[in-house]
Amino acid sequence: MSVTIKDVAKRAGVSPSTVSRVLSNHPRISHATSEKVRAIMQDMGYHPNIMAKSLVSKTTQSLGVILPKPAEELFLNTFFMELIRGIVAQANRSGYDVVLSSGSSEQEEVDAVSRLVYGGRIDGAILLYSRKNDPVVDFLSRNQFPAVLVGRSEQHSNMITVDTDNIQAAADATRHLIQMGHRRIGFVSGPPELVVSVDRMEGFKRALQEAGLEYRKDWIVEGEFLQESGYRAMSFFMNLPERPTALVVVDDMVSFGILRGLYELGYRVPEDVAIVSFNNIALSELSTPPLTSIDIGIYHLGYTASQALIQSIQDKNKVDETIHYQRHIVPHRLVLRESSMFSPSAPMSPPTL
Amino acid sequence: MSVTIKDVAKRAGVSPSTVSRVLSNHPRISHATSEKVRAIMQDMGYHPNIMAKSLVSKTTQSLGVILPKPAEELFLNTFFMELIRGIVAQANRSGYDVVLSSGSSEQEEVDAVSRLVYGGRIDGAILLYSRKNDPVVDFLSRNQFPAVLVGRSEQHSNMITVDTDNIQAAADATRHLIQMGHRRIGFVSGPPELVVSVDRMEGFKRALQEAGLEYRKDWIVEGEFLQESGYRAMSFFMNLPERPTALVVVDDMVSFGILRGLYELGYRVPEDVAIVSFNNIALSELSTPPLTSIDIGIYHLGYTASQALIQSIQDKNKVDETIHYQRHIVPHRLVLRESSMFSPSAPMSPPTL
DNA sequence: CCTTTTTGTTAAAACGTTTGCACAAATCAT
DNA sequence: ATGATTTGTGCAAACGTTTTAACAAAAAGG
Repeated sequence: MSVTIKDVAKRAGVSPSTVSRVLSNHPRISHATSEKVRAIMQDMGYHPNIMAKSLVSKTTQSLGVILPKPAEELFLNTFFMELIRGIVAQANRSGYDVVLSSGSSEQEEVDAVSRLVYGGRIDGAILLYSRKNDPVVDFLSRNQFPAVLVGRSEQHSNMITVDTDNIQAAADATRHLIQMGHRRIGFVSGPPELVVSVDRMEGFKRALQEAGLEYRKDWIVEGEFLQESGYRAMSFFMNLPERPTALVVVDDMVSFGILRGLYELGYRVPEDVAIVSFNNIALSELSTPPLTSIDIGIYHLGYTASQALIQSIQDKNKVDETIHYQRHIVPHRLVLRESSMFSPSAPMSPPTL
Repeated sequence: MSVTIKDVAKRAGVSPSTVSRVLSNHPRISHATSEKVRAIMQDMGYHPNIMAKSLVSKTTQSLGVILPKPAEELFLNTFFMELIRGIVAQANRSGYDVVLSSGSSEQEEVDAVSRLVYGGRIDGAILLYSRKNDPVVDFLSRNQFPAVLVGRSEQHSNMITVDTDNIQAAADATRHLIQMGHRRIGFVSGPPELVVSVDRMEGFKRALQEAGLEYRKDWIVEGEFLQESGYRAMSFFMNLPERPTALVVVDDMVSFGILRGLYELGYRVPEDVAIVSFNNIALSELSTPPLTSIDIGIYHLGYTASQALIQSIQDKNKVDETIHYQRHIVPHRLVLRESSMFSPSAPMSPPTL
């Protein structure tokens, strides 16, 4: 059907091996033949058959990405899409394709991955999430298959990881509020079993201590990464006899819930309560008021994951001894918007101009 | 390295062909050998090599999905993610993998696709969008490569297409408002060069005429699929001497802009203006007030696209004569929420209980 | 000028499957 | 029983590459 390396060879009056070498820029090929063969390839519309190539080279030039199943939530959807775009962009740039896979149960997921891995369809894998005790992570780790985890997992310390420095990020967010003059700051956290929640809380704590402020356990609220959790947290804080003047919130969606609740109760943001949150999703600049948020560079996370994985694949082919365990940190940045643009008059000192 | 069909054959004391036939459930294989071979495969941990299989069968069991590049906008991101999930779910169920590709320029996109197609990495392709004169569509069509377009394109009528019946959907939305008692209804459209805008406008028009209401050109506003367009449209309508009591809006994001504008000017929704819009993104139920919106079943669109493509691939392998041109319509449904839950008192007749 | 090295090319094996053809054994008609 | 069919299995070619080893020709070294 389609034109093969042999067809080109015949037409050019050389052997198939020569054509193959032209393709791979073999040093010992004469300029003359190279040119000639290339011309003929062009002319005949030759395209190398990827399968044949993979078969012999035992490398597929493609990465597997394991899709998490639920992802019903808006934030997750945009998060994953952004991530995938980053992954694909970098992969393609390096000549890799990206194969998507998913399963509707954990078992199905493992089956799918093992088919990809054992069947030799992918050279490495990227996991977009990590549950506490993920059988897929387990499987990949057991097989010493090149893989990178986006977001930290404590499960297997011998895996390559791409992540945000959440402690640092939370500290940055908190410092910003302190700098604005806030002294009474609360924290709205996510599920305590997620590393991201724990880390962000830790960063919050550190920034407070570093500024000599009291870290009050009763100003910490835990919840989900959902609007409703924000709403509840807001009620909690507003019913306190002594209220914080600012909140650090673990996620933008949660902040939206807070914003809404405050609005309903007639409070103003940032005058009554200032807010800083995380993830800087596209919507954050559209809320009322726009949210100050830590941009964690989702696209960049994906991009870095791809890069690290490809690196690891190529290293593995070379030196088999040094298994590169790495932890990549993608830089974040604080994006200032209206929700934190207010300085409360500190009780002791007059407001500065 | 890994265990091949030959290893299994040797261990089982049969020929490789027999093992292969066991794998493919060949009818002429005895139950006894089948059992024995299967046991050994299990025991040795055999997994078929996909590349080798593809090479000889000339089929890769994978679909290509071409990612649009920009997709910066929130809605697009969630839209595409949903779509992709649908595509992958159905593909995996049918034993297909999904290969993602993208390019940062049109030329790169075509290159990437042609590599996938000519290199024999994919059996079919799904296009998630369609620009006016898309070179990728062109390429696929020229090569008679199995492909499906999500969303209509008039460019090549010989392509398989998966779409919403936007005319019908818009008519449904409009009828709902009419049924609620509205007689003065405006329409906020998208870019006139997009088929989706045109179709929804057509549906709107038909529903009006069918109800004997006047179709007023001066109550149509065109814009982008962005919040800002909604805001502008709102200003326009609110400054009219004679104002509509309800609006049909081409997209949820646009509705958000309208909602915001109305709120700023002190109008109430749905009491002053009722709103019905399209796409029912996750956020629609979270806005103030929640939006009545046409759910177009994005996941389902992806799901259907996969299905149609796989069908077409398999048909192509069988009967080469009948090129199945198809147009698949995915059902939509009106999701009722607060933004349309108000009946204006009609000027002539008293409100009914 | 003869040996050694370098340069350019090729033949053939290998990668792990599938499948058409052949063929023996078993089963079926008559 | 004997020919016709069916059933179960194996041989070998094919899929389109890459790559090792071999080798002739050309260039270099003395």
